[in-house]
Amino acid sequence: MHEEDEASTTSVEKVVIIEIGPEQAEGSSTSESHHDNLDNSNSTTAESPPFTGGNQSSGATPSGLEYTTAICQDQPDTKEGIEELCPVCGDKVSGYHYGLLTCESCKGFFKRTVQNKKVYTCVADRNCHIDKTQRKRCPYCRFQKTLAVGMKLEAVRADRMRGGRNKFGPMYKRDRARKLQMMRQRQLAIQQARQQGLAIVSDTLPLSYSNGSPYGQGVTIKQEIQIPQVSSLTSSPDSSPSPLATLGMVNGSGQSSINLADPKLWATSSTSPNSSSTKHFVYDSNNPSANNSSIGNQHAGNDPSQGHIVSVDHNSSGQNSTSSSSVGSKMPPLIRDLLSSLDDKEWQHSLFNLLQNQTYNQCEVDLFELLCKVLDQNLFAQVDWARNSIFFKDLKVDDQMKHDAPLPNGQKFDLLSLALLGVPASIDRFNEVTLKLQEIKFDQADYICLKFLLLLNPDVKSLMSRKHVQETHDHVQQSLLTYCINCYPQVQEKFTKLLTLLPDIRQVASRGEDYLYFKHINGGAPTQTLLMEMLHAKRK
DNA sequence: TCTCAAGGCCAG
DNA sequence: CTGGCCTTGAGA
Ligand SMILES: [Zn+2]
Ligand SMILES: [Zn+2]
Repeated sequence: MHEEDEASTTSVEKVVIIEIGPEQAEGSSTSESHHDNLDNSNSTTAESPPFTGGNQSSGATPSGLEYTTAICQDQPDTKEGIEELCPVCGDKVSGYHYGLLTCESCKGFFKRTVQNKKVYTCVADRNCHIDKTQRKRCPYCRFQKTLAVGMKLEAVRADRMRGGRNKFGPMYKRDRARKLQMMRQRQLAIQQARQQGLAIVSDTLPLSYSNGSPYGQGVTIKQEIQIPQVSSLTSSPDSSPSPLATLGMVNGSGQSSINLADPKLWATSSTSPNSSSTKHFVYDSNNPSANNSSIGNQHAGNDPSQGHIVSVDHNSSGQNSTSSSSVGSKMPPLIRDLLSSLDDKEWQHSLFNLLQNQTYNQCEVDLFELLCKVLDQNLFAQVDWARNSIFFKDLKVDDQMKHDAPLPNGQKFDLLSLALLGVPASIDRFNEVTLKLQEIKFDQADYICLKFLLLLNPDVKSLMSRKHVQETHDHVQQSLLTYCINCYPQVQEKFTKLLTLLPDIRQVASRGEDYLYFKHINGGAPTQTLLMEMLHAKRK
């Protein structure tokens, strides 16, 4: 008997790895010990765990040893975000147990429950708060929480064999390494920041990949029975990750460019005290050190010296701040309107929030699965946005970013791969486009126009009001032309070059769609999401 | 050999 | 039932 989900995840990895290197997925094969297989059928409904990542660090535990890891949790200069608390009850962690760091009691509780197929009932509303002092009050909710935080049923051995190591061993090891590295990096960053307050170039080591289970944010988990059949949502076999995949993708993009990974910037999104004020976020490429000050310009006039790939950037734009003076006035009214409808900041913000709460407390999550979730959410946002701005028709998952986004659990989410919709092979084309965009001083106005031009694609089949689409499309295009001529007379053929890029962009998008669709068909991608629904719709 | 997570024990 | 402490034993 082997995990049924193993198959799916395995295939997932294989695809991702494609043309990146050898590497075989397959992991398990721990000699004896057949774990898993838990039949049982208890029909007890479980609700979505509203457990908020309620696990603040704080306690300064001297004696501390092994499990003292810093998790980038606010407070820039606190002693150290210690993460030695059991994610279930907050008690002291005693080691890795069934998939993650937990306390001794929760380990025992989980074991007993699974081994004996216990079925509990909650006398309240199934959302009892679990903490060290109340954990024994409601075993039902406690067990739900152990599942919610990611404790793995498969780690409980059906044959009760003692000792030895199971397939999670390597994962624990990687997780440990990551945590260590994060801690080191963080301290280093803090130190340097104190001394110099300048350039923080940290070294980045390869990180790995794959599997895990989500948690938080409603959804996921919530099963119908108390001891679900593993698999599907909770999934998480192991499979040998190997940093190759990610490395390949990241490095493949070449030019190293920046290697942000600097937790400092990212550090806290929502909670950070001073935070670089305002919305804004990580990708700042040019200015690693300070976050405020120069964010705005820097870019407008002369070009950036290095890395800084990517496109769109919020900095640019001929409208606000930056170069408003000269450009702003000459901007066609339509473009001005369109620009004001941009909601990039918002969706980016929620995108990062999603990344955060999907990985908080997790050892490792399936990055592809995460990719799909993010895409789905973004798609949702885009649809919403489109709906609220001018009328629209076909839409596309677009927009892109750069760098890796460090996740709370230390893994990295490659934003570039997000832009590529998961297709590593699109990287060249992507870089090409990016380069060209830079050359012609792509700004926010261009961006919004292209976005609309892509959305208002009159070539879409079965358009009901093709005429209207066409007109609007032309209108936007005309405005863009005017804008280019007025504001960028120095850039040769800017308008034409912009239009020339459309097909390339479409191609990357389309390749991504195919890829996702393919994986979806093969069961390698989450189903029942807006994303997949739309991919299906397009095929009809 | 040493590790350290998984199972076992058993007073409370 | 709980949960602290003990015993195992495959991997490194
Ligand atoms: Zn606990
Ligand atoms: Zn309860």
